[in-house]
Amino acid sequence: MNLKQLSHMLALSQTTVSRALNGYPEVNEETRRRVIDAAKRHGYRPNPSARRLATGKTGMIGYVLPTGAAVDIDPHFVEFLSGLGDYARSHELDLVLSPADADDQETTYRRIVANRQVDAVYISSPRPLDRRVALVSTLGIPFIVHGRSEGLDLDYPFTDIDNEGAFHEAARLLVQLGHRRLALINGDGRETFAIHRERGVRRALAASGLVLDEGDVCSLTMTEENGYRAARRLLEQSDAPTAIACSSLIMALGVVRAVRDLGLTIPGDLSLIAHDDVFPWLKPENFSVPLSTTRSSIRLAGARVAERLAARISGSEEGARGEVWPVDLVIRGSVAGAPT
Amino acid sequence: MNLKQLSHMLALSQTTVSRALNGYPEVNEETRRRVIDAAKRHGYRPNPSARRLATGKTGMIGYVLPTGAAVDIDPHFVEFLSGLGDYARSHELDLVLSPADADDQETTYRRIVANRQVDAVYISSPRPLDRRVALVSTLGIPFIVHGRSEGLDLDYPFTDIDNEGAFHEAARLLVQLGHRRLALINGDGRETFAIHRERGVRRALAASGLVLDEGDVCSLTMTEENGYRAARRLLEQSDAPTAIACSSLIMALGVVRAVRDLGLTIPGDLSLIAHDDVFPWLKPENFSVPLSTTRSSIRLAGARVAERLAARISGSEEGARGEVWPVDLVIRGSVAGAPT
DNA sequence: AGAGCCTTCCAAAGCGCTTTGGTGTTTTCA
DNA sequence: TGAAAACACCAAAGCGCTTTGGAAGGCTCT
Repeated sequence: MNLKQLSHMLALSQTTVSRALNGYPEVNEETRRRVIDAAKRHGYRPNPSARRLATGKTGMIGYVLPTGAAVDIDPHFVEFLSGLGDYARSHELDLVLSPADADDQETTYRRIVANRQVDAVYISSPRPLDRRVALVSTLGIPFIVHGRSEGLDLDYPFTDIDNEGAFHEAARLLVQLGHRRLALINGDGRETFAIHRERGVRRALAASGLVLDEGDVCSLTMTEENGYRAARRLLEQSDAPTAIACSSLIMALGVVRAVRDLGLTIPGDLSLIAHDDVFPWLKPENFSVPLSTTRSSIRLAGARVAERLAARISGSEEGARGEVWPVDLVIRGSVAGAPT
Repeated sequence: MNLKQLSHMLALSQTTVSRALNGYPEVNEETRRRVIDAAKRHGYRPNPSARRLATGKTGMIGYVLPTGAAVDIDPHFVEFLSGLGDYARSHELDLVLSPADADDQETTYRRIVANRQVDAVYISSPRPLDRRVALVSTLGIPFIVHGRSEGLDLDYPFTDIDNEGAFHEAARLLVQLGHRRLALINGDGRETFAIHRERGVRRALAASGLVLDEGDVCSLTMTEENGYRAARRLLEQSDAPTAIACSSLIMALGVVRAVRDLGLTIPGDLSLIAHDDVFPWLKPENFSVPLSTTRSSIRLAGARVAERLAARISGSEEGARGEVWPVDLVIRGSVAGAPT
């Protein structure tokens, strides 16, 4: 059932039917009702390929997915996706993932906008001076950055959490508890979120005249194994840190294992706070010693990003407004006063 | 730069240019070269929207993503996606995720095929008598099932691993080691993979005249917490099982925690084997007691599914061939003879 | 009553590609 | 040497929608 058939059936022109369906004003309300009714009865759905050829609108949002044998998509993505999908569903949007060589995403971005494959894109895991942000910005497609870049001389719309604030709070708490030597087990140091977290810790220490030793910050991809290795290295020092801030629950698993392997205890020998993106399958309160966390649902962020993308597509949002969400500090059993 | 301009520039008809570019035979090789060369020089890329309106081909593969506030996309998905994306990238395919109400995926399937939004789809986490398989089959779009359904009276193409064989082997080993009472901490019991695994365990036990007690199999979504709860329930019995087969590493984390909480040890009091889908961020050899596993890379499965989808789109594969991959049993420290 | 203005509809021209159904020229082969 | 076959190309018709540029009819207003 296409427009031609439907309009013939109604003894109306395609123009009128199209307009009636798309809510244009120049059509009698009575007629519109007839049309809408008939469309529904016959299950008419405009062919998206045709519509998109005519309008350029696709009803899809895009994401360039870095791939490669050596590239691991991290599990956060799936939670983000849950939120995004949730919103997208209720607004009839689809999401297209365009796999790209991790080292050459630019080609793919150019392709998807040149080809008008999507109405908007989002960018995740941004880094300082991220070229994707500048690129997408000049390409002129609506976009939202999940996270923030830095050092760019253009404004852009983003949704981020207050990573610096979160880790500042966490570190400040640890300092208040008497810890003098902290360590940070961070995510990939090239990404902005990691930089912000480190900055937060440093600022909190500085406020008490302390510093974060260069050797006490580890920037690694977030795997259990990396958490373990980092923690072992830190804790085997003669003058080991008494508290660790950790960028993910997965790494925290490794930290806990290292602590145990070394015959130490949490929080007796080590206080631990980790960032929790809120996974349904791994919860901080279920660690053998319940884990204190800085918590922010990455799923909600996904939904928010979708919402903003939809708004930008429809034109109801524009400009470069960035939003920064506060992060909750949740205290559980894994922190205590510094050992004496 | 569109076809019209390009052909005008070359003083050829659109027909000829289009054919030259698409490799049709009825064009002089000399001319073809000229055309291809000019196209490259001017960066001509056929507009996909137009092409797809004309041909119906989209260059995209589809996946209906179940969503909803109560629905968690599981982390396996992201690994599968890595493999799929990897293959898709090298073949210029994009992936479109169509979010759907988890309880009504049918509407979405119908939509994406009626709208010709994708050239093929894949189905994951199938259940016995899975309606999606029958639906997609009658809708007549190329598809591959990742996993298997059961009880359907139609044949369909799938790629699955030998879940039954894997758990049969695992259980057989445990029995050989003298364990008489096994338990199974399984995934969602409505999914075929879980059924197959249970079947594998039962078969191994039966071979030695043993049975898997109804109370000793837990079918739950794969979270750390569920692993913990199940293990506690099992191990707190007076006549507790001495070995557990577990459907995922994530659940195994919970099992290990429960064992520790109860003051037991692995493998002294309990032997444990889990299934490992091969996550980069959580490895069985890094468990405090290295975990024996049945191993099969879900990432490779993703690549394989993409490959088969591409083959079906191009017509080089047809029919209902199902393939079942063998699973490796990897022995590590978490198994030992039954306690006496 | 006639000019002017809404209201409501339509025919036709795109959007940019593929494909059908040719045509004119050249080659092949009895 | 003439007919058939092969070659190389083209004009135009879709694909199914949106949108432009009217046009017919009914109203208002002087």
